[in-house]
Amino acid sequence: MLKSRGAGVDPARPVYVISVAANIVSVHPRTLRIYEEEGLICPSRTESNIRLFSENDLRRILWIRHLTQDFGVNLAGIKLLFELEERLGERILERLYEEGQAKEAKRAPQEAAGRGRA
Amino acid sequence: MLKSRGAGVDPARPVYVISVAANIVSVHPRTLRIYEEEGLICPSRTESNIRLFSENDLRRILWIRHLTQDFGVNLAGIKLLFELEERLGERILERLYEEGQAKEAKRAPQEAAGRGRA
DNA sequence: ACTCTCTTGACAATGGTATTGATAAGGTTG
DNA sequence: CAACCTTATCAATACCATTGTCAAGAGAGT
Repeated sequence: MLKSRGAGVDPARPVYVISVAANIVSVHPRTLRIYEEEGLICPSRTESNIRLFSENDLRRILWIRHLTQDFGVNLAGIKLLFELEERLGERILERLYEEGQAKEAKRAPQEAAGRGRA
Repeated sequence: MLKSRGAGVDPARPVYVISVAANIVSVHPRTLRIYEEEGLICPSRTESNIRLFSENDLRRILWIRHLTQDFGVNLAGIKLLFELEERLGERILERLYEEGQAKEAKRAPQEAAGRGRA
């Protein structure tokens, strides 16, 4: 039984291994590992140390991509933005979100089977 | 008569040519021109098209340097931060300012003669 | 057992960025 | 006149982001 992405899934639940996550968000797995090293994302780990990404993780990654690809912001800049966002409480991303929405509407996310390890 | 920097000068008044400004903030003139091209700063111009920097301009440049050198943020990131700051109304820079103060206190600004064209 | 995929660590190629420096030609200032 | 301003162009250098590869070990599924 294929588990379609997002259908009734708890967005905070870590369900995707790195290859699946990378495929969903169209980012190289190596890049995801670097994002983690740089402290931009923090996926969960299984007992055997395998990364599991949640929907929230993927959303965050798409944000990072949006900032890097569309705005040209580097990773240090994104990190600072995220830190400021936490301090200011969601205000920053709300503002960018309104702009990002218009652009995200153009490219709908693709459905992909999740390799769940629930 | 030497005009000491900042002593009773209107911080919005454009008084420094680019070589002087570059010297005060310890930034290469070429770099200042690029900052302007990238839309990060907007120094005034004389009728003969010469750039004149104000104290506010210099302050802003020091902010840019702080973000690039200490945080590693690139210019696109800084531009985005400035834009967000305008939208959110000074909240962002206030937060960074508190941190930046601690670091700025270490390196006191140097006195330099202003090449005024008042 | 076998195969595939995960992990970390390391290295590398490629294209882009930021800074500095230089040159040329023309204009401005004192 | 000399110095400095302008724009435009080119280049060197170091760094960054992404992708790709390899090695060795571990985990997961058949």
